[in-house]
Amino acid sequence: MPRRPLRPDDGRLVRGRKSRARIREAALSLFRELGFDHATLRQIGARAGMGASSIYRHVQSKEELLVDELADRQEEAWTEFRKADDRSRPVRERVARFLEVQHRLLASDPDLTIIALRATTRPEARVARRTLALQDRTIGLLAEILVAGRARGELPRDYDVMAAARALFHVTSGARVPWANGLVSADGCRQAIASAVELLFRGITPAARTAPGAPPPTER
Amino acid sequence: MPRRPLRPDDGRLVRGRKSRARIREAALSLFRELGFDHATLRQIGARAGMGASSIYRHVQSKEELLVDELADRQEEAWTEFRKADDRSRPVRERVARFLEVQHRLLASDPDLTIIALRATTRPEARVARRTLALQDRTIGLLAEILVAGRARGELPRDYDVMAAARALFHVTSGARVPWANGLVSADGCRQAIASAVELLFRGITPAARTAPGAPPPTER
DNA sequence: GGGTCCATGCGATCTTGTTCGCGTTCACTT
DNA sequence: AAGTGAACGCGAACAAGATCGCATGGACCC
Repeated sequence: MPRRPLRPDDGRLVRGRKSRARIREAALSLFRELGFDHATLRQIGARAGMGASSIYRHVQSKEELLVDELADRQEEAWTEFRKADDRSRPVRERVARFLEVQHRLLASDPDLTIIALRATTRPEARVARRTLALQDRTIGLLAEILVAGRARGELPRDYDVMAAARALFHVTSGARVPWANGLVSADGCRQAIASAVELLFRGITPAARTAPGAPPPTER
Repeated sequence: MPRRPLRPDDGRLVRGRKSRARIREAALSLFRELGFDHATLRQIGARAGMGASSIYRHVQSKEELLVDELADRQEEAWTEFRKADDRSRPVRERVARFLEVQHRLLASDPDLTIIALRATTRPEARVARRTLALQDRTIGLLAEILVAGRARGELPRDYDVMAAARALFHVTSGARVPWANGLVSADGCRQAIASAVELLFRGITPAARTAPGAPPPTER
């Protein structure tokens, strides 16, 4: 496992780094070819030129192989977002772009959604905390965007920004689950996300309202 | 596996039903004592008075044991809700009560949240579809409540009720995950749910608005 | 009463993620 | 040059969920 090195990084660690790279390459290619669940550690080990058990010198579990990759791709996606982000645009637009980037990333492979979800299902494993931290990070970025909007008065002063960010996150990832299970098309998934965000923003952006003036509550 | 019986239910099936009951009892007690992941099928089999492999005559996977239980308890919870439900009350109140019942059910055991989540992580297994169907059912009930409110004008005519129901569902279950992982207290979880619903309703109920009049967008 | 069918149960076995103990390598120390 | 110790790799072994082929028994049919 990649624990903090006990000694400074002298030349002895380069071998390990190369192995890690090979393992990762092997794992990702096999995941792509067979899917996460059908790729076995013995196959990965073989392709990486080592035994299956040796993989555990570098990784704590099979799931971590994919979660590590996800974390990296998240980072890339975020810098991609930041590069094209214009902080002077309205919140709604910025959030939409953020979620777009996020969705492109996750839509590239159902296994990413599946395994990220499954990882949060192992309370005793490190990978669960890692994955939840990753989610928190995403939520944090969303909250940042919302805070900027609130500062400019696009959102009410008393808005619970964290709750809103969490809602955006959970609603969008929730919509991806049926897709990852092959129950709805990629397009259906996209639409579900869009209408969910639209709905959330009706609450988040007060201006967009068309209040019907609350007619009398006549039952039936 | 409990597939549709090929022949009418004559006396030959009684034995099987009793076994199923014993298995279930054994499984649930062991889950409670050791937690889902630490209870082994061999233990369950032993307590139910049979070998581990025989369990598979009645159930398709270990996870299904708990998901079956969850489905049943859902049913109970819903009838409990309906009993005390007053359809003339405002949407918000009804939804709050529904979610309260739902939360009481799931808060009784972290494993319910954990396994329900994990089950949606096996696209090829029946248990995934079962669990997603269960979620859809929950969402459907929420939508029903919202539709009633919309009919009375509490919600805008053009509201996407399904999106709102989905949002409520995902936001509340999403909030339970960190709790099930032991990262936040039961109270923290409850609060997160409360503020998420509050936030959603700010969008769902137009009346509750306090529009700040959109000041000019001055950057920085 | 013999024959048939099928749900049930069993034990062996498989699969696969993971653990364990041992041996090797190699930069560093003295 | 000898010694040290952490990182690395290996093959055997383990754990536990799941599969398989075979046996049984009892309800039904003739």
